[in-house]
Amino acid sequence: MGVHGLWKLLESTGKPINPETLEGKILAVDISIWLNQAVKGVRDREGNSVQNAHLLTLFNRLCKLLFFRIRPVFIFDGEAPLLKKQTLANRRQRKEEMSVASRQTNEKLLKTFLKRQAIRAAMGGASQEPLPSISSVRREEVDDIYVLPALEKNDSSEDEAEAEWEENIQNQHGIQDEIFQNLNSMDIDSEEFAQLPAEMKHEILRDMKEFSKRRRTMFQKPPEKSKEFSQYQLAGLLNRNKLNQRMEGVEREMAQRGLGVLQEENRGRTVEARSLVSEDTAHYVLIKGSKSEEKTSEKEVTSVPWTSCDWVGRQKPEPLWHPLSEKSPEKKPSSLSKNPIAQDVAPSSSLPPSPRTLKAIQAAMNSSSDEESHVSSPVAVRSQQPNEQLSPRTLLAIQRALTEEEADPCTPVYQSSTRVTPLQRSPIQQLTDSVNSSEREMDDSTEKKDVRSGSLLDSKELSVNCGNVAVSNVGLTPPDSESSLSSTPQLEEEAEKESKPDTNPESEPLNSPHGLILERYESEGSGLQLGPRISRKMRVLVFPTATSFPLLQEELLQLESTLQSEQSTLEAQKQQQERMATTITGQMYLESQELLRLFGVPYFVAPMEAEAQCAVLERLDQTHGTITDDSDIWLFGGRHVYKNFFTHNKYVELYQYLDIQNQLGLDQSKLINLAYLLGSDYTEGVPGVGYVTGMEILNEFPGLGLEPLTNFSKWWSEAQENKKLAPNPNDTKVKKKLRKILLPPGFPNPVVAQAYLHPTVDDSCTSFSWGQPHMELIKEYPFPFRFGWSSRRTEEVLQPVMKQLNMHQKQLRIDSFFRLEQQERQVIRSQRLRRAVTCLKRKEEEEENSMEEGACSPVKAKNMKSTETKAEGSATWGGGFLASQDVIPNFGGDEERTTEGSETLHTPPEAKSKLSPIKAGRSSSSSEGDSDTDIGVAMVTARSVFENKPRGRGRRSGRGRNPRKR
DNA sequence: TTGACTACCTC
DNA sequence: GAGGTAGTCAG
Repeated sequence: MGVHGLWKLLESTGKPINPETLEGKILAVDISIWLNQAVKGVRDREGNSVQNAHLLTLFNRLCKLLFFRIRPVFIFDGEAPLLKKQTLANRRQRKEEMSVASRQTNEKLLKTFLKRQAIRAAMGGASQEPLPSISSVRREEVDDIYVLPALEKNDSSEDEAEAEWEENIQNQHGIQDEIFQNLNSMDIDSEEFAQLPAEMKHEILRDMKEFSKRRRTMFQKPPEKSKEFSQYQLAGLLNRNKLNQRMEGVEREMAQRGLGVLQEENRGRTVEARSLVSEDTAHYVLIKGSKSEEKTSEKEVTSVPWTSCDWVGRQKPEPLWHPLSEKSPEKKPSSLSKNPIAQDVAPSSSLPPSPRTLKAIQAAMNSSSDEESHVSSPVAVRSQQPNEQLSPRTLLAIQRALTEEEADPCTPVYQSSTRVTPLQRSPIQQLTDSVNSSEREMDDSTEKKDVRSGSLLDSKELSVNCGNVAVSNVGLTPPDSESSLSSTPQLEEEAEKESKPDTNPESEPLNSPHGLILERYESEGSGLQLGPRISRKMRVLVFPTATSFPLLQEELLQLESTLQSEQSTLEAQKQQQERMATTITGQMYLESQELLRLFGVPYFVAPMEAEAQCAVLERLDQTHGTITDDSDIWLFGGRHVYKNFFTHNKYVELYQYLDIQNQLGLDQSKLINLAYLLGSDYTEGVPGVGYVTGMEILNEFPGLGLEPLTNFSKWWSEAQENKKLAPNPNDTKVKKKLRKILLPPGFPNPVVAQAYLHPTVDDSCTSFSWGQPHMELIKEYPFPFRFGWSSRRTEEVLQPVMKQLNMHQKQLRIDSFFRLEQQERQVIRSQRLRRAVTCLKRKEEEEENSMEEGACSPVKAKNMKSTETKAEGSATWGGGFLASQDVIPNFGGDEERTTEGSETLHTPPEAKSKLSPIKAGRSSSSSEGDSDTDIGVAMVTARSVFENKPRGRGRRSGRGRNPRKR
């Protein structure tokens, strides 16, 4: 993978070249890197591995190299160094960990989404808050759904408020049932109702809506027949719609008046009220007495959903749903006693708040104001004393009082709404039950059978408990709801069973004729777990029929889409795993080497890193450079690197060490230092440091070898220790920033630099020789067969190659040359980078000058001999490494002399002669002294040898900006 | 694997 | 808003 972002940093030093100018050059080719790519990357349209992809890739690339009359030496990787193995293993592990974390987050996200969906449906339209899309719930905590927006701060004269609170709690139970009964008998079309305050009307409507939901599941057994069930659902929906419409009207009324002060007429005082938190069965509102009107009770915390009114004698509304065979049941509405401060209106229970609610209350009371909460509750009004706040003591007292009131934990708080035993049922329900049971007897519905035969929902799964009731209440359970009405002991038993580790294989979303089971999950610590001691799993069965759940359909689609994308992800993952499982086997190596022999091309198996071997071959004058895209080559001491040679749609680029040094002020030691900072195969890098910051660090901490990093590390450690103290005013901007990053322990590990400076390589001088490709062998056996090509096709591909090879001298076409503006040196676009580079170079020059003043520059002396052995390199490492042989500013001639002086490495003279017209036109400011380099400025419309189509536009020419332009 | 794109962070 | 880093995604 090379050094992260290093190519980006070196970008400005690269020069596009005409590959024709590489004729005759001996170039090392790191085969391993793209052999791996061939195996892991080459896929057919279905994404499957292409057989013998490595040979096909090698064949094509060999032909390209030979077409340009390059003399390649293929270098194979040997064993990976331990350091590399460790680093890659660490990186892989981290990636896997992140992947696991990501999956868990996704899972959680989906669960949260489903829970919210269920809860919203359970509340009917009562919840005005729109359900967020599944993508938008990403960062929301599950618990958030129970916490209303924060309130303005409130203070309290605790005692009175607490006393009243306790009183209210005590009253709660007694009034509960009456409210419960009377909600159903409210006539919202009556004159009396219309005369109620808007806030009250709103609250009543909201509770009616919720109650209508509850009642349906509590007291009305849903019909067995699918047709009736649809009607049942539809009736509920229509009723909710009606209530919604009325609520909207009331909301408009409230909005017009502006939410001011809630008049509690029955007590004749003005209070300020604010919604705190809502549960399924309770809404908590903070009521504050007005100072002006009631001095003795300035603040009260109480539960006031609405103020009672006289409903006696109201015309009984129509039931929400009539089974086809049922007439409206008669039921006498009981009177509702007036209650000064109305109790929690939870229609189904006299519920003390759950710990979660208490927490929410506390959080709301402690937190700062939030305007949204004022809008959402009909009794919420703007606080006139925003800085007041309930003391923790008060809250504790409230909590204590509520806890004492709490029911037997074995009797879950939602019992009355979820598991009503026949004896507990209302007359209405017992009528309904008989009807439904008779229907069950008559009509053993096929739908019911389907559900059961599909094993989608058994009674256990349907026995939703406590918090899970929200799901069953919204009608997500199938018509068979008998099991959901099972008795408490049974449920306790089931709770025990279900708390055991899940071995049920039916965890995946399943389709059923009735609907879709979307997810099963445990409610442990989740939003649905409202009551204590409840840890449950559940399933959500959704009926995707338009009539039943028009509101859910869109969300279903969204979920379906989510599941689909998840499936795609899994498939991609599978393919990825397959790719990873495909390694470059020894067989592939042998086959590749066989093909190379047939082409008459030499190869070399490195003891370890191919890149290191390529670098040393060049330094031993065995090659002219290296064809590679791996930036590691620079760390090993590469000098001439040809990038993008095998990349389509890109110009081949020549990068020279001398340019990097001259233009960026980077020698090998600094490049290695950058690897420490940016991360490479041998080291993880420093998080938050990219190539720009990396250069700034090198600029900030000058020195030789590892000195910059050791100094940096030392400074950083001191800076961390003195963090508490005042920051150093002399710190540069860069240093201020660097204080905030986190250096890994033991940074910098000197082993890394050693590994780059002294890699295991074969530096024995070996001469390479090239032979003519064995055309007949290549055509006939065995490669064409393996490619699935005909021998004719092979011949077609090979023909231009052979033609080129047989030419005594390649004649470049005149139109091969055209001058591109891109050839001019690229400017460094980043201001910060420009600044860092300028300073770095200046410092280097100063350093050089000071060294020049000495008797003899050791660096220069060293550079005079460019073929020194690695032993000398190691000697330089002691107090910092000076691995560069080309450090001197006057770099122009040394390296080239060495190359030209070699008899074995012949650079065709024609290559130079062709350059002259272009070279004459070039700016003399060009620092390149390498005549071969200058050839590179000439560009051809480099056509792939083996493709008829012209090379596509380069990324530079195809975009608006042209980085090659000055 | 790479590069384009983008989100997020800092200044 | 610019610039930088890091993550994602498609070719």
